[in-house]
Amino acid sequence: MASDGNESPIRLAAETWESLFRAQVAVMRRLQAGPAFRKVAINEYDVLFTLSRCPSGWLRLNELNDHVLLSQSSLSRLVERLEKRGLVVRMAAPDDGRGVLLKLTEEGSALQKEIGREHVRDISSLVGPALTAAEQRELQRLTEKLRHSVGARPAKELPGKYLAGK
Amino acid sequence: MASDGNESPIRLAAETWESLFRAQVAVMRRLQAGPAFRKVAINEYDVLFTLSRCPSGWLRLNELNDHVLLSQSSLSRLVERLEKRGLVVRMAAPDDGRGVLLKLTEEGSALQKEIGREHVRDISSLVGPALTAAEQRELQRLTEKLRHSVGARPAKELPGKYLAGK
DNA sequence: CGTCGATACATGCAAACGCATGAAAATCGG
DNA sequence: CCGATTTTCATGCGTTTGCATGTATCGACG
Repeated sequence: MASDGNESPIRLAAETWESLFRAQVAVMRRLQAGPAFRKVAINEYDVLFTLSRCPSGWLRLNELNDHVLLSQSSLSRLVERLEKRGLVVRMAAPDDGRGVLLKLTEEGSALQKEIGREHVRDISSLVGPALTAAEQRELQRLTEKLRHSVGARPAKELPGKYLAGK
Repeated sequence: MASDGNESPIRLAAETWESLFRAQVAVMRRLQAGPAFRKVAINEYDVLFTLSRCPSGWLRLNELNDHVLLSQSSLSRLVERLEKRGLVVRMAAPDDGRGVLLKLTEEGSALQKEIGREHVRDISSLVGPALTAAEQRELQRLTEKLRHSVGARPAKELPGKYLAGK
């Protein structure tokens, strides 16, 4: 009820985002309600997951911040809590005295794997029946393209002028 | 870097969601940083927007709750704040003594339109260059399909068994 | 080498959030 | 018609979040 085929590009982009956003909300609602997120909040799991995907095992706090939808200070405290729970360990960055490196502990890794398995099952039971394999691949392609175009780095500061003039 | 073409359907679904989620995070980051959300938080705007799209003008609080990624209590207080700021008005539902109806005030409607315009510009400057019109329409189609399959209603209670067995 | 701005992370504090619960109205079952 | 259950929204309370700021290090430049 909106893709007439010939509408303004601006409207089209807005409706595309609206649709993507609503779909994300709908899926996220179900996932959050699931049993997988009793032990860790979704943001916390996101951190554990990102760490688990990191090849070297160690990840800088600021890099982590690019992946997660959290302010720097909130991430700092979230990590603090994860450390207090024994799920991650902090370490001063060897090459940068300001930096902090993070790594999953054995326990953190185990918990991530455990929740990850549940999480993946939940997801596939939501996404699997909704779209064909080809559609899923296409959706993946399009969202990846969008994400890479938007870029991970939000250009930190520049309040109000990072958008092409006018 | 992951769509080999022949991977397990479970993995495919998980990666599709992962990709969708990351794209949403990346776009949302940029939008939140933009100048459009100085006056109202993103969740607050979402409420104003949803109300503006409501044909009758009036919307029940619980229906609103389906669209927004917030707990019932948080929405209740968010609306309370919006009312205190004169952006919406509450009214007891005529046919249901428990219910509360919401409507934008003149001021709320004006603010929604103002921010909406900015918001739409921001979005189109992010999404527009990223995907062709055809790709945007396809992305819209796929996300709508996903959303409708997932369904708006999370089936409130049933902790742990709303997922088809196994 | 000393100064100055930028970057990385931590922290004080007020605002916002979710969970558990409460009150009031609706609905269901005898 | 009445009591039990459910639904809808509000509220107390502890936790989490973001903004502003503080502290320390890095990098550039004279």
